[in-house]
Amino acid sequence: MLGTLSATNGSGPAIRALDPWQASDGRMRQLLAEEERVRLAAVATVVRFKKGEVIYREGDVADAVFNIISGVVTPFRKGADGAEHMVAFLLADDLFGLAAERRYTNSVKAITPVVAYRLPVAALRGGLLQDAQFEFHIICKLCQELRQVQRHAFLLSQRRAATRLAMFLRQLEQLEFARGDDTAEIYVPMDRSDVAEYVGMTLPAVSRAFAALTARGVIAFRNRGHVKVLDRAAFDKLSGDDVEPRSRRPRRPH
Amino acid sequence: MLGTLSATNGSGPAIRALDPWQASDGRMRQLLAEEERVRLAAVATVVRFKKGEVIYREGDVADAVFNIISGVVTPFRKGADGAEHMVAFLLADDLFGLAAERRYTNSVKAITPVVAYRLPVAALRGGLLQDAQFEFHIICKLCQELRQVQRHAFLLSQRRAATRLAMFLRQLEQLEFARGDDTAEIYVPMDRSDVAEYVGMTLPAVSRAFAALTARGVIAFRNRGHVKVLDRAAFDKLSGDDVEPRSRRPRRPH
DNA sequence: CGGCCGGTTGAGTACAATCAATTCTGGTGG
DNA sequence: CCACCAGAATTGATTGTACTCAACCGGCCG
Repeated sequence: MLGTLSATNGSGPAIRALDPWQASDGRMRQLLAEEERVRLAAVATVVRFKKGEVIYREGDVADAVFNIISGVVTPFRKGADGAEHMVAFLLADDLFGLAAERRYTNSVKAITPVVAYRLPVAALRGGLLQDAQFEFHIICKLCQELRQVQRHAFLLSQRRAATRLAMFLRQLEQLEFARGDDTAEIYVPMDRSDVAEYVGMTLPAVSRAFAALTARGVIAFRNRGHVKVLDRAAFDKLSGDDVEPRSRRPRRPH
Repeated sequence: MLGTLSATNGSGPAIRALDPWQASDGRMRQLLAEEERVRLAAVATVVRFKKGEVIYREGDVADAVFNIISGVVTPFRKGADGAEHMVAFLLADDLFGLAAERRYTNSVKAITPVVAYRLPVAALRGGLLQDAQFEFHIICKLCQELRQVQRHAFLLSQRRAATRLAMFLRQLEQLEFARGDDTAEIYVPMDRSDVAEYVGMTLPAVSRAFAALTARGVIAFRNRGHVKVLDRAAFDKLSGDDVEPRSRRPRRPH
């Protein structure tokens, strides 16, 4: 289930990602060797954050990178109109602390209780970033994040609300798969307003779009946070990662 | 000017980015040492693409990474409705060829004539990825790209067309600055439909929004592709990267 | 029991999408 | 040098979708 403990918990910082240039079954593997994790643990401290707590703010001096042990964390930015936009949802074995010019580029908050390793940048620069093997793993993870953000941007470029939500659900589903979790139903750990801020719509619009998908029999809610895909074909068509869009889907007569 | 040759042309592949954890003046520096560039040049071939040419397609086997020498390149994806969405605009000294599971994750095309280095992945894995210094530079560049894509996603989360365009122009402007080019006016090397696909609107909407900004005296066009910011305050407010949005901007009585 | 928070539903409006006509621009050949 | 053409860009009229504001529901906790 999303947001559970790291699969390889207890040994120290962990990173899971796909090797960009290695074919595999789509499951993310633990990249860090035991020895690397021990070395990282030596410079790391474990930190905890309450649900809703802001971990750092955009513009703060970036003196550390974080590695999530458990919980869900989201980077966010404030829009011109004051509305918050969520950049990503980060889970166990993910990294955060992206900086530019020695400043964090996003604010970050915990949307569940969070436990994480805190890795001072100074310590990393000191020695670990001389380790080619380790650095290669960081590169893999960054590529992973890059793809993730690109998918998010692609989602945001869609105009229909139902499409955005379907793509959002699909992302969650693929993430569960990549993490090796149960895929029978999709677990949505964040509340509606978090979803709204992620998919770039208002809360009522999210609600309506979910309702529409449910009414059309594409998905069904078991609980607040548990969705099941009923009509896989329709779902795939909406979320669009499939092939052959060659003919424009005819508009349904109102 | 955007799209010109690499500042350090001729020595081999080049990467420019900001070091995430180093304060600086905001100008991107050449990261690769002369020696690194020579080693890369040894495994690289120079390739050329015509304007509009597709360099590779999403899903192709990813056997190479590219480093732009000159021209503008854009990764793109096809939406559920067949519309293309542009993920980024890449210029000299940028990298492309992002992959997952040995497959490219985006299609890429040249929107101007392009010259680039082609670096076979096999060669990179063979030796260069054992070089910690080099890998650190790749990490810096990936962080840079990550920030860029996050900014793009943020742009796409905005609802007002004028805001999106202002943010888009601001990105171009900041890019020019970071590259050390003239900042007096903003150079827009892509046509309206490219802009539309990048900002997630239709071509007419882009046209109207530009017209609106012009009418309000915020910007002025000298040419097709040359914009000047006239009202910096209004421009900053729209593009929103500034502070204090504390009070909601009052709606103008229709 | 009552307030509160997260969520849904409803009516009206605003904004961009759409489809289509028209103008502008740059390039080409006479 | 100009007429012409084709593609790019603008403008216009209409429609649709999601935003806005607001009322309403249902569980949870005091």
